[in-house]
Amino acid sequence: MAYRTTPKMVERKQARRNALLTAAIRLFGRKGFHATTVPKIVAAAHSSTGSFYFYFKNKEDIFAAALEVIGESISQALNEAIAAAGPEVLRQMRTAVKALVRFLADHPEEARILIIESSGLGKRLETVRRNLVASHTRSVEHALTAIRGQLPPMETAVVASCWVGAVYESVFHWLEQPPDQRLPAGQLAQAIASFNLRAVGAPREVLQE
Amino acid sequence: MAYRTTPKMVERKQARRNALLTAAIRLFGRKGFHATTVPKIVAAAHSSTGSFYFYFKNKEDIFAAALEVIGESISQALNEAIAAAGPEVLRQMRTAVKALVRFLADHPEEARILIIESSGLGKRLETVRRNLVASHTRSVEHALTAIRGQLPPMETAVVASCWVGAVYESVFHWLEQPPDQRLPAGQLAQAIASFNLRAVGAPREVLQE
Amino acid sequence: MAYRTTPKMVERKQARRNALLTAAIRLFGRKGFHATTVPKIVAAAHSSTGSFYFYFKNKEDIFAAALEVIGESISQALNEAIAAAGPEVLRQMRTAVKALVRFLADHPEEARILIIESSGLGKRLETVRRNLVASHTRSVEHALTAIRGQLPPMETAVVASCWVGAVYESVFHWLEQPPDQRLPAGQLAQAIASFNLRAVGAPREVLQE
Amino acid sequence: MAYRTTPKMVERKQARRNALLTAAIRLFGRKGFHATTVPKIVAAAHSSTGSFYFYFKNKEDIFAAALEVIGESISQALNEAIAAAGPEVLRQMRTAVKALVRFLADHPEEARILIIESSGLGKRLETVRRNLVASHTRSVEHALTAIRGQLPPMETAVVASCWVGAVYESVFHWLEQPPDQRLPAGQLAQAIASFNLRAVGAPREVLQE
DNA sequence: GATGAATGAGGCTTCATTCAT
DNA sequence: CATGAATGAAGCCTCATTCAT
Repeated sequence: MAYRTTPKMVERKQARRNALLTAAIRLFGRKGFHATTVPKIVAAAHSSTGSFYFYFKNKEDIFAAALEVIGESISQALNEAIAAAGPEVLRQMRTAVKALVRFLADHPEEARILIIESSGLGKRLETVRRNLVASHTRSVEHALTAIRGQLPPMETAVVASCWVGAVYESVFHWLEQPPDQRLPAGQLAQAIASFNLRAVGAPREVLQE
Repeated sequence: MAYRTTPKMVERKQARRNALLTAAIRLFGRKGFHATTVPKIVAAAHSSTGSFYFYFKNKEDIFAAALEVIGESISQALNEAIAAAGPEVLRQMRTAVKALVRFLADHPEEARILIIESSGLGKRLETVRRNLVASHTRSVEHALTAIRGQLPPMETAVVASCWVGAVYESVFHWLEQPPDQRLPAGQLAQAIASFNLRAVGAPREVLQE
Repeated sequence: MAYRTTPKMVERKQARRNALLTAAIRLFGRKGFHATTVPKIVAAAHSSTGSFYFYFKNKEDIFAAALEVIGESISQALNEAIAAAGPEVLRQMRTAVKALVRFLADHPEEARILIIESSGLGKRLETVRRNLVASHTRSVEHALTAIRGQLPPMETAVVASCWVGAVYESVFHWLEQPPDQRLPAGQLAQAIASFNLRAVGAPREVLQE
Repeated sequence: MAYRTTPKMVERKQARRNALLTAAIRLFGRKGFHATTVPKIVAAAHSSTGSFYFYFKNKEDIFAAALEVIGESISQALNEAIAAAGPEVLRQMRTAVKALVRFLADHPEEARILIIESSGLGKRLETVRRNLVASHTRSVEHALTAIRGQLPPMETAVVASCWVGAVYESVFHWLEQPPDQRLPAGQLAQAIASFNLRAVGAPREVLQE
């Protein structure tokens, strides 16, 4: 009757929530939102329907949570990469693209959720996904604005969209191919980065790795 | 054995089928595949469940038909544009991009179906959609290969994906914005075309309209 | 404007009706009543839905017509056999059983309709089928009554049912087996006839063929 | 992790399942497989569609379950009867027939399901039903083989089918008659048993009860 | 008479969500 | 907090039947 929530309980709580979330990410990534049913998630997580609705408001909610987790993972990966890239903006951008491609290539389920499976899911989720993508787009836009002087004039908002679209679509296409016919991830990343950098008129030196 | 199929009957048949297909495209474009139900389609087309299944095998089937119609419309638009662009490949490519952007901007429902709503829908539809997008990608790839000598070396397959992705994502982003805040379609098209052409290393002259 | 119905027309009419009926019998016999759809019947008969409903009131109607055709074929086969069997009643009965078994074995589709597929089909058809079977049962009952003196006392109505049931069930069972594992039809007929004759207490001499 | 399945829950589960199954048996027996719809079953059982599909895979499944329940009831009735009949095989057979007839006469819905309504329902159900009937047939066959020496030579497999068919058809016929015109069940059973025993050439003594 | 397009009632089934234990 | 049985709305689809040509 003493403590309502001991530390151990909190831990367990998180553990169960995570188990559900992890299972959900795997299933969403493999089968998509609609083909993934709540019963399947709870089965995969060795949990129960009741628990599911204790931790998540509904199916949309866990999908949104999944998107957020993915978004955070990506942010982290990008930030680390950028931090390691030194102060030069174009170099940071190149590094960021490559980090993003690598992340998506290494986490195909997350990639599918982000790029493919979260389309056409109703306003709420579309918004969550949009924000995620938009945060990338905005980063690109910021960067471009910061070095505006070094580059030819351009419609930065549109260019930022193109930049992100180029990454997503080509990774998507790459993921759709049978693994044994894929270009090595490194080359894919390099090719995309070059495409984008050239597209914004980066000087020749930064195009090579 | 008397009356076979009179021309008038054939006409009506086509009309009915088209009514269903048109209604379906509108709904798919607005609400997506899953939120569009067969009852809603038949209601919008002033038809009946029975007729629906007389003309289409099932819901997937009409979606595939919709994608095909869209694909054909786009092909036609692109071919016309390219034909009018003269013999120079890079100029053709620029024209094609702009024609595509214009088409998508003018047909937002079709655009949504193509870009967003047809992802993550199961193998059959994914294939149809893939073929459609792939046909664009391949066209780009062909063009790039044809003028390989004039351009810096590149991973053409990846570049083609980037090219298409840049178009789709930026148009999508544009469509998501409230109409009164949108860049004029012409400028959008111009910006995307420039992005892509610069990305493949086109000489400065072709970058301007 | 002269004759409303020429003989040739009557002929054609019959021909089309027969085509439908024949196709229906084949399909009913193979797939059963419910799995046989009107579209399938008209397709198999190279006819049309409209014609179907011109010649038959509805699906039940054509099934009833099929049962009648089958009943008539069987009656004819039995009458011929009995006529050829001479005046002795028990010999007639034995002949009749064997003729029935042969007919069913030779016409498996008709047999399936009569024995299997027409069960559980609603009052109307059950009645038609029942009358058919009942007419056999009654024949048996008549015969038994006619020679009451030569046989041990028995509940003739029940015995007649048993007699018919023995035939149907064993033919049914026989039909269900793969053709290459079946007893030859002649032996089957013989075995059933013996069973029934012995069951009514027929003297030893008539048990053999 | 606290409360697992309490005994009370298991009890309720069984109760709910049984309610559905019982309602289904009644409806199947009265209206047949096709005329019995899932909504009707759940209404009769005061349950819900969801529960139905929680306990049974589909409509076929509950029909199969019904057949199994019926089969078990019959087996039990027969085994009890046989056990009480002493060691003599022919006497056991006579007892078994009478027990079966009594069971069917006492359970007309179950009888209809077994004899009539389960024919022509597709492979799966046909198999279940076949196995049920076949188990009777085989019992008869075993018995006949066991006492082969005391009986005239015969095609035991065919004879077993005849035996079962005689029972089913005559009970069916009996059930079809209005209750007030029916022979008392005891006499029916006696008549059928005599028919079958005489048919296999049983000596006169066992023919009487 | 013949044709086949059109209709719509109604069946089966799934699954997100709730709630008693 | 955990469990899983229960619910029922709603979707997809089939098919017997009608009717305009």
